[in-house]
Amino acid sequence: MKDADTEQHTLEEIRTRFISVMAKNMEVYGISETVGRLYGTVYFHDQPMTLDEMSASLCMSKTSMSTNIKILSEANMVERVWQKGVRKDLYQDEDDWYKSFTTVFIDRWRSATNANLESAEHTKKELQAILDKTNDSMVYEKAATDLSRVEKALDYYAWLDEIIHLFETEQIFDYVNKK
Amino acid sequence: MKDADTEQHTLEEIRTRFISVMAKNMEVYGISETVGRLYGTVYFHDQPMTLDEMSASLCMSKTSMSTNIKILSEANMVERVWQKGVRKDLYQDEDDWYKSFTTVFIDRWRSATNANLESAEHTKKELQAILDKTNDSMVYEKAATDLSRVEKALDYYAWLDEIIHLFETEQIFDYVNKK
DNA sequence: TATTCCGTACAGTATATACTGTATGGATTT
DNA sequence: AAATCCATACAGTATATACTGTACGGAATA
Repeated sequence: MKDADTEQHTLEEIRTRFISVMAKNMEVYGISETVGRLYGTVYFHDQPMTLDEMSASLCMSKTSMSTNIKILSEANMVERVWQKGVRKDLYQDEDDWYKSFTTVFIDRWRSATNANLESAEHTKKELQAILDKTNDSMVYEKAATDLSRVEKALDYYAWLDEIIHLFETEQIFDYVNKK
Repeated sequence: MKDADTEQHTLEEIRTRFISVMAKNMEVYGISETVGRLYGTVYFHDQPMTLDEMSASLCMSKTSMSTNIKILSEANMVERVWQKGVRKDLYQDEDDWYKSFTTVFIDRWRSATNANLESAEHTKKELQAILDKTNDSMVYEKAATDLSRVEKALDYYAWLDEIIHLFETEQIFDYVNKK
């Protein structure tokens, strides 16, 4: 049988390893490993954490903690909480991971897809204008093929738009239930 | 009325602008802007392209074209094609964007989620082992709370797994039709 | 077989990103 | 009002990524 100190140490190791995997895979969300590790640290901490505690826990500068926690905060993955008598900022993890998924991830897709849609619509109009005006058959042909390519993109973006909508409206949970 | 040369030039500009937006937003797929721009170039090119043509078109080194086209190729966004009498490698865009979406994007999530699931399962077992063995109440409590956190993660990963499955099996198209 | 041509491995360089330490302004306490 | 404490802006440094040019091995041609 191990003694309590060794066990405590083992627990720490287990945590650290789990957090590392977690953090590494957060890159698919567009979240850097360091930021991911910070999230894991906060997630596994029993109480809300101060910047100094994060700094000590990760052996990284307080400045880094400040910038990284801001990223997590804007992604709604952590929230600042208040405790009486505590002057330092305190952060704890946002516990609805499904909600976080949307804010972190879907929001990114939303803005990208909107930009693409807008660009495609605009390009479509420009090409149609050329088709209307030109007398040159070569130009006409080029514009026509380009237009078909842009329209294909538009169709795809529209599909993506609907997918994103599925998550934004939480309709997705009708198809795949929260666990 | 513009003359044909000016119109051609305008067409070029329109293309370039559209491709730029496209490329920039491809970063949500985890594809760099340069690689995205290369894809756009190939997509809008009327014939399959050689590395030299890409190099000339983007004013970038052939080495870059080689590495970047490899990325696109592995993501199934372009394919190498053969033409009689042509010694150079020829690449053209993969026209099923919905399929590409899966290979580029969902595959990334698949491996990340699998890694997370595996890690969580493994951690769960380790913690349960400690719970079984320990005589220290402090250790027991810590392990128990960590376990509940890991289990929460497991639930979430299971949900993600189902989402990914939806795309892999193309069942998603029952809910959101291809355009 | 000798020559040419092609794609890419590799090493070096430039650019971008991540991280740190110091400085500062604002808030709280004394 | 003075002193203390806190988060963060900013500038500088280190690391990682992206890009280029050269060199080379293999395939096609002569």
